[in-house]
Amino acid sequence: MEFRHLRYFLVLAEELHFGRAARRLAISQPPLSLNLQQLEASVGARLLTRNSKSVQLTAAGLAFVPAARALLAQAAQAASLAKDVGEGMAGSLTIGFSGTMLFSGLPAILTRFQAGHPRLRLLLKELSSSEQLIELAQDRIDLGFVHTTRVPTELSQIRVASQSLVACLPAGHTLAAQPDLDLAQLKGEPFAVVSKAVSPDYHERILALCAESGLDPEIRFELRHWLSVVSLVAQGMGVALVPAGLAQSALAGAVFVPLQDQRMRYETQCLWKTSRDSPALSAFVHAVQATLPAAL
Amino acid sequence: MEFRHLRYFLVLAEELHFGRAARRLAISQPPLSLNLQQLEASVGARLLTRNSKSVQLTAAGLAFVPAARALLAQAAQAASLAKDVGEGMAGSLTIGFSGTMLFSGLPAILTRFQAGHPRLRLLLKELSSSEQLIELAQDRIDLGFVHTTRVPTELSQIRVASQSLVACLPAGHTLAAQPDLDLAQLKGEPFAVVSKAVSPDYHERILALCAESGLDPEIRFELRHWLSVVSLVAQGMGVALVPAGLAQSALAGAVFVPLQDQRMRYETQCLWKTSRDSPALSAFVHAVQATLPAAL
DNA sequence: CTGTCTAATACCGATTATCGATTCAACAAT
DNA sequence: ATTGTTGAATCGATAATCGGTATTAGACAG
Repeated sequence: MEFRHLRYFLVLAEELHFGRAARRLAISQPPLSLNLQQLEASVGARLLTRNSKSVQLTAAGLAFVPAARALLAQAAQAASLAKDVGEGMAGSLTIGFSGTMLFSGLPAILTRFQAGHPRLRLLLKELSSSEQLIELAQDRIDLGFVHTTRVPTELSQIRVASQSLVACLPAGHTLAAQPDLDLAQLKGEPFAVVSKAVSPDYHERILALCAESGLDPEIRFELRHWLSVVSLVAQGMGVALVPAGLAQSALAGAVFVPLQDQRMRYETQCLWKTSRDSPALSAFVHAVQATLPAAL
Repeated sequence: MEFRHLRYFLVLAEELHFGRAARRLAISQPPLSLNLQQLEASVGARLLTRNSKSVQLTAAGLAFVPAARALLAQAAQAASLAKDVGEGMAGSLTIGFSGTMLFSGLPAILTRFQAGHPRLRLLLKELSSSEQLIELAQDRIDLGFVHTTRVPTELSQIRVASQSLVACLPAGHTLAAQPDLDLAQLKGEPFAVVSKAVSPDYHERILALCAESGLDPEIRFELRHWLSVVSLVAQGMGVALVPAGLAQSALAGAVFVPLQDQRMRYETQCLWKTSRDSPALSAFVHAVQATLPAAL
């Protein structure tokens, strides 16, 4: 059975006349007769009763018409799907992200990209930066939004955000009304940080920054999520140094005050396996680059 | 796109090696390369990345694998369905029948046939004999079980049952205990018959039979269904002449007494359009003939 | 019985597929 | 570096297949 047979058969089933059908197919009548015979042989049933006066669909032919139509339609659809996947317009893309990305432009990137690629299914997985590195290596996510300085060489990266750190204080705190703060002013405050296991890299850098300012922070809380940090501060349990974007989290009871020392940046990288050949991936990377403010 | 391309592609997608795949396909390697190029051209996307060291599925290729599999499977299924329909082993058959056939062997015929043709869908429509003739003419039923003497010439027929008529009396009737009856004994009784509209042919013949026995029946009830006739008799409203098979209906309160005069037969024909070419139909007709008691 | 219409058959030419041989590229080993 | 090996692409020749023309066979109408 060949697709040609199906095309010929369907026209023939409409016309019920070999001459007319052949004309419509832009071939001559004898090959049409032959093709139908071949189709019937491969199917193992007569599809048309034909004598010199009339051509009629048999019961088998009648049953075969919708099947043939479906086959041709499905073939076209399969080709178009593969083409679209090849162009990154269909398929699926699994994206890892750390929770703070929800306040650092990820929603905007996603909605914008989805608008341009409506048939691409985006699967989002909230993961810590270190988890994302593992999943990237295992090809369990296509791309991740992480905060790390040590990027494995087999990964490509774009820096998508660079935020300053701000102090996060309870609303009633004596320093909450200040226009800005020096780190040293936080001496003696109980600190809340994201645990070393979740973000080892960052953990270290915060401590280094504090040490540099002559501050030996009392780390009383180690939490697994930035929003937990802010929530805890909002309830007056302590203070924290958090990425500026978290100010958007709008948790009642938390106040965000800029630091005078802006050297310490909280950076977000978009990472993916360089070797991974996925049109959807490159389309997404392209979209991410297009979304970047020029000033990075 | 050709089915050959799909077959080759699927093997290639399994082997990920042109030489091995070609060997499995019993062709040489160059045509396999060519065929894949053709497939890719018709799909409009690269399906495999290949260099001299490795062959890998692209995202498009990965998406195309299940589609190609489905196409091949569906083609095989379509062919097999058409073949089965061609052999009367699949498809559907619409059968008309008059209500009394439920007591004259139709259920037996159906269950027996269905057992041998499980994939054939039987659609049953209860219709009067005259309705069936119309539906047969319009090709709305494939075959009918009717009671008619006047069979149109374009229909073929088999006589599937010939029953005697019996008197149907209320259980309490004075004649109910008789071993048999003469028609004349029913003089003066209120008769229930099936209406002329439903079974004109039969209606006439009952009257003729009565007239011959010197009986001028008082027809008090004209009903649309034989079961209505028996029900009415069972409730003591009158008497009737009914096909012997109805004795099986087992309606409480009705008694069936044979007639001495057995000349009048109630016959059932199986009818179908001779011109209608349907393997399922001929299989069914064949089954009906096989079910017939030799003594008809 | 002839003329017309239609599908099947016979035969031929052109396109297309396949094969064997070769080439080209990427590694690995010396 | 150079050579050898492996695997896919390319080339040229041959074979299969497809479609075209001409013709045949069968059914009807006049």
